[in-house]
Amino acid sequence: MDPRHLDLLRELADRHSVTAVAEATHRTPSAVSQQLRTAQRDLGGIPLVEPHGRSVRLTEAGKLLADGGRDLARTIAQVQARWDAYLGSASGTVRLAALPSAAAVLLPEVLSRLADTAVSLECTDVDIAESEYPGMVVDHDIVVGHSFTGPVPAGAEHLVTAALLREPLDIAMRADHVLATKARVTAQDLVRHEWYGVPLGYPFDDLRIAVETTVGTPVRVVQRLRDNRLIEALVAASDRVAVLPRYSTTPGAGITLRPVHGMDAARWIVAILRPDRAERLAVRTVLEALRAAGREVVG
Amino acid sequence: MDPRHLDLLRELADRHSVTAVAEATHRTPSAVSQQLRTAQRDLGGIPLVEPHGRSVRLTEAGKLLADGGRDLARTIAQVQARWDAYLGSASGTVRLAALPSAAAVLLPEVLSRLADTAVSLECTDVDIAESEYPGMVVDHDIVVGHSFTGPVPAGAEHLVTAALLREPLDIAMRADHVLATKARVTAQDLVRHEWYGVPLGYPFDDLRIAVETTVGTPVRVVQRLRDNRLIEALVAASDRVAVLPRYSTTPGAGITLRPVHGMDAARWIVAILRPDRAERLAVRTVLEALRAAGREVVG
DNA sequence: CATGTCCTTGTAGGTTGCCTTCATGGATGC
DNA sequence: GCATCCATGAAGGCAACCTACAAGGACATG
Repeated sequence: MDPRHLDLLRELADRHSVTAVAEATHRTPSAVSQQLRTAQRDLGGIPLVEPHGRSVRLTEAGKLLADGGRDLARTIAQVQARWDAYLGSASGTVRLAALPSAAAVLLPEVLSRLADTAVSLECTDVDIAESEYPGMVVDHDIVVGHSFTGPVPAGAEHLVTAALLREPLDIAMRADHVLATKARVTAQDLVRHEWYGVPLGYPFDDLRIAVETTVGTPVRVVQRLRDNRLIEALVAASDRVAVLPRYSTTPGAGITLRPVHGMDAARWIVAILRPDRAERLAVRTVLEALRAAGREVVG
Repeated sequence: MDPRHLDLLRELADRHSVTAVAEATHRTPSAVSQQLRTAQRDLGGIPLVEPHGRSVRLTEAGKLLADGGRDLARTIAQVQARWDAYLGSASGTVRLAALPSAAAVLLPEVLSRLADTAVSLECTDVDIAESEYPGMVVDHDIVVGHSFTGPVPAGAEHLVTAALLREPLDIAMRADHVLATKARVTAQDLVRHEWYGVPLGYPFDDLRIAVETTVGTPVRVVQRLRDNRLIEALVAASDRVAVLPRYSTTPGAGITLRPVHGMDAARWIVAILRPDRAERLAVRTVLEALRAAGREVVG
C-alpha cells in the first residue's frame, strides 16, 4: 500500500487519462504507465484500469484505491497545516482561479490583506460555465465562481464550498435615463425599453424571463452579448437597459443601477475547494481574505 | 511533506534511537541518519532531533511531525482494510505477542477459528511486567497481557485496548486437600496452611496481602516462584496452597481450585494494539477470534 | 582516569528504481 | 483510409538511496 501508488490513482480519477496525469505531475506518459503497472503488480495483480476508448478508466478496484488516495492527500494536508501553524505563518503559493467579474470585486481587497503575509497568490481568470467550476479544482487550490441556484453550485457535493457574497442582479441604465429617477423599477417599466441581453440560456437571462412572465409581454432584446464591460459601455451610450450584477458594475461611469421591484434575482459568488487543499493554512488564509472581502463589499 | 519522512519520524518516536529504527526497517544506521538529514532539509531546516545522551530524541517539531506520521499510518491502514474487505478476505500475517498463561487458555480456540481463513498468525510468548506491554506494540500487531488494575492497562492510553477475559484468582490445592471439601475457602482457612507464593511485588501477591490484612496474621510462604506450572506441580504434591488463575490452571491434574470467600481478586486478560494496526482486516479478524475465545472460556 | 562499548554521523562507492527517449499498436474522427 | 490521439513497451541514463567503513562523542567500568 504505497502512498505514491494511491496518489497516482487519485490523480487518474481526477484527470481521466494517463497523459493528463503525466502533464500534471511533470512526467512522460510512459513513466505514468509504468508506475501504474508496478502499482497493479504490488497490489496483487488486480486490474486497476481498463481501456476505454483510446483512453483508460479506473475499475471498481481502482476507484476504491483512488478514494483511499483522497483520504491520504487530506491527511497529509492536515499535517502540513499543523506544521505551518507550528512555524507560525502560512506560506507557499495558492493557486486561485476566479471568474473575472468576481475577481474584480474581491481581488483588490484580498491582495491588500495578503500583502503583509508570506502567502503568494497566483491568480488566473477563467470565464466558463457554472457546471465546469468543479473540474477546475484539480489544477487550482481555490476556484471562485458564481452560482445562480444557491450558495452551493451543482457538482460540488464532494468539495468544500464557501459562499463569499450574494450579489443582487439589477437593471443598468444611463445615469440620466428616465427610469433613473425611481428608486426601483418595475417589470412594467422594463418592457417599454429595449434591452441588451445575454445569449439564450445564460443565467442572467433568467431575470429577463421573469420580467416577461410577470408582465405577459416579451421584452425587446436588441443584442445578445457576453462581456459586462461592453454592455456597460453600450448602456451608457443609449437608452437601452441591461441586467448587470450590483457590485461588479463600475459605479460612476455614467451608469446607474436600479433593483427590480418584487424580484429577488441574485448570483452567489462562491469559492470551491478540494478537501485536501482546504486543509492548507495558506489556502485557509486566502479563503478567509476572500470571505472578508465579500463582507466588505456588502457592508 | 514526504510520507516517508513522516513515517521515519514516527518510527523514531516509537523506538527512541536511530539504530533501533534501522534494525526495524532493515537498514543500516547510516542510512537512517541520512534520511533524517534530508527530511530536516526538506522541511525547512528546523531541527527535528537533538542529541540526548549517546542517543537522540525528537524536538517539539519532530514530535509534531511524528504525530502526523501516526495519522498517516492510520489512514493507510484504513485504506488497506477497505482493500482487504473488497478482496473479500482478510489475509496476511498477524504478529501476536502473548503472555504464556493467557495464550494457553485462548490460543487453541483462536487457531481453530482461524484455520479456514487466509490469516496466518505468528505468535510469540512473552513474560514481562504489565508496564512493559505497551512497548511491545511497536513490534507486534496485537499484544495480549494481563492487567490487575482494570480492563485498561497502565500506559495504554493512546492505544486501542480490548478486554478479552476477566479471570478470577483462586486458591489452588491438592485434590484431596482438607479445604477441597468446601465450596469456597475463607481467609481464616488460609493462614493455617503453608503457601507457595510469587516474588514480592508480583501482582498475584496482592491476594496474599489481602488475606493477611483481613485476618491480621501473616501467612507462611515457603517458596517464592514464578512459573505457574511449577507451582501446580508442587501444590499437587503437598498440602500447601497457592494463588492461581482459574482458567489457566490445568484442570484434573490432581489440583482443585477454590475461590476465596469475600474476595474478588481477578486479572484482566487484555489485548492492546496500535491504532493503525487495529485498522487491518486481518488484525481485526484475529482480535475477534480472541474475543470469542474469551467468551468461550467464561461460558 | 583510562578503556571499552554504544550510538550517531560523515564520506566514498555501488546498486536499484524511476524517468526519458524512441518506437509500436489500437481507437477515433474526418 | 489517413491523420491524430492515447497508451504501452524496450533500452538506457541518472539520481536517490543504501552499504561499508571510519571517526568522534557520551557513558559505564575497571
